[in-house]
Amino acid sequence: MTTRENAWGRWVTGLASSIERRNGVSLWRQIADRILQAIANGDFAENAALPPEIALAERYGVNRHTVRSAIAALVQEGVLKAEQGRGTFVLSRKRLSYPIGARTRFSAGLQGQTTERHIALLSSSTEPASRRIADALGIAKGAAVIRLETRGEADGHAVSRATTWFDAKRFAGIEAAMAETGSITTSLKRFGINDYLRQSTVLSARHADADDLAALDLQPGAIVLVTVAVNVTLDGEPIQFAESRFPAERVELKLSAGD
Amino acid sequence: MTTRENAWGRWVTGLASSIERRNGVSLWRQIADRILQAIANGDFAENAALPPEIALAERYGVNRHTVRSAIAALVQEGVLKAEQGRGTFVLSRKRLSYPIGARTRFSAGLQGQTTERHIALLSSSTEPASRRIADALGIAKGAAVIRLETRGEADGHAVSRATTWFDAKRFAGIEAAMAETGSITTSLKRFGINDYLRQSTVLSARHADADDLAALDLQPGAIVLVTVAVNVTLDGEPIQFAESRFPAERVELKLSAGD
DNA sequence: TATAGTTGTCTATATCAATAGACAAATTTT
DNA sequence: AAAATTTGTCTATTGATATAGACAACTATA
Repeated sequence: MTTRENAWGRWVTGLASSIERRNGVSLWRQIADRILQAIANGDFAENAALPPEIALAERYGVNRHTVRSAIAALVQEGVLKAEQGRGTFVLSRKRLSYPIGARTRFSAGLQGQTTERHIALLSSSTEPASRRIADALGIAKGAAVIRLETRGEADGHAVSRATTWFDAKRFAGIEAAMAETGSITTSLKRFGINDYLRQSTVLSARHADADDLAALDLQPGAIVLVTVAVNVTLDGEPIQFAESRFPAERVELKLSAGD
Repeated sequence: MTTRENAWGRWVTGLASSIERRNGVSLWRQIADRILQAIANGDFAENAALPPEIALAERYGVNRHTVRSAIAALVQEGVLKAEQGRGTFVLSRKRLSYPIGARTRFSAGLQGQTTERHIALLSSSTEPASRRIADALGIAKGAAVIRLETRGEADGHAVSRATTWFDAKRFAGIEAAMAETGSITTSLKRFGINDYLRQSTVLSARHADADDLAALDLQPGAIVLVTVAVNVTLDGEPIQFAESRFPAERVELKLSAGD
């Protein structure tokens, strides 16, 4: 932690801070990240004005134009709105908090936080199972698996992008059911699976790739949270292997204690 | 997902791919990320040679010198080793898998994966509680809290960087105990707390800031996984508020099902 | 011992990122 | 109405990023 003002009664963020140069990440992107973070953190109320550009430039130790680049990116992203002569204002404040645990479901997860939510099936295909997927699903490497590319949406915003694999023999035609119902849980019921659990979840993070950028409507350079999960029946039979990507700037994952 | 070769029997990664330009993230940093990802994914065995620079340049659609910049960063990071005339080789392959759940502890978490592990106390201070911390700890805003800056280490590598807050009244002197024992669990026992649970954990991700870069020995532009957690006694009394940062390239978080 | 393949170094050039300063345009405050 | 504040636009300059090509240095193999 850099030496910071910490006199009693002073303003304390509780978060570390400072900007790095010649890193491979441009200053304006770093500052955009920081502003997003501050907004998600509640440092600025909704509809509140950001500090003026000159003040931000001073705070981050950069030129005003650099701050302007950061703001321009966030304006294009729909997070901020700049008005000449008045100031720059916060449009959307909160990150969605996405529960994750043994009984994680997409729709159940966001209850109360959003009004509309569903999963869109982007594409489907059949392919041979890689080692990784075969092991997870307990089938032979090279056996046919159905691959679904989906996007989760809430209130018109894309909040997740997932790639899911099923054993093609056991779940033949699940892509049609998925396209029809828009729900994996409902689709699985057609195959006699009324309940399932998340056996394991592994979390990581990385820069979003081109496909995720497009599907999630992100600015290049954005970070995605990645979960790799195996779902199993109550008997422990693996049924689904999935890699989901969440935009870190819009979504946080909340671990539910017991569930 | 971009249109990709998917003929039966062909090589299929199961992961998306492609490089974005003028994003705020330099090409060499993106490529370094991708190579790290591929290594963590097991695409390259330990000690195996990477494809030659020209092949990588072609695969990613960039100049050979750009690939060289990415490799140079990974060499400095200790992930790769380049040998003139021979090739570039993978040194460390695996990411640590860090269990996280109701009973997450630092040392218990990495059992079996590493030989040596401990927490180093970097600094401590007393400050007034911000709204966020006060709410989490159930104390008044502005009340004194003890703040600990720590670094988790395993096998000589920094694997986590945390900022922890305790109620200063209830846990006066905990920084001394922490410095002495090198363990939060042990320190808490001195205050009569023999067991505690993780009440909530919220996960997010962002670019590492300057302090985390230094403490975790990361290259600028690296991504950190962030967990914000509240620990409570078995009676539900909140005792600890913590924000931990994990280098995404070295650590993944594994959700333990029941625990 | 050649030859091919690979990493290392150098020069040159074009574009992006960042700084600097000046001033216009719009809004709010005095 | 005037002044102060704030965002918007323009020009100019510097350094980092990326491309391009040539060749040296080193290793492994035919």
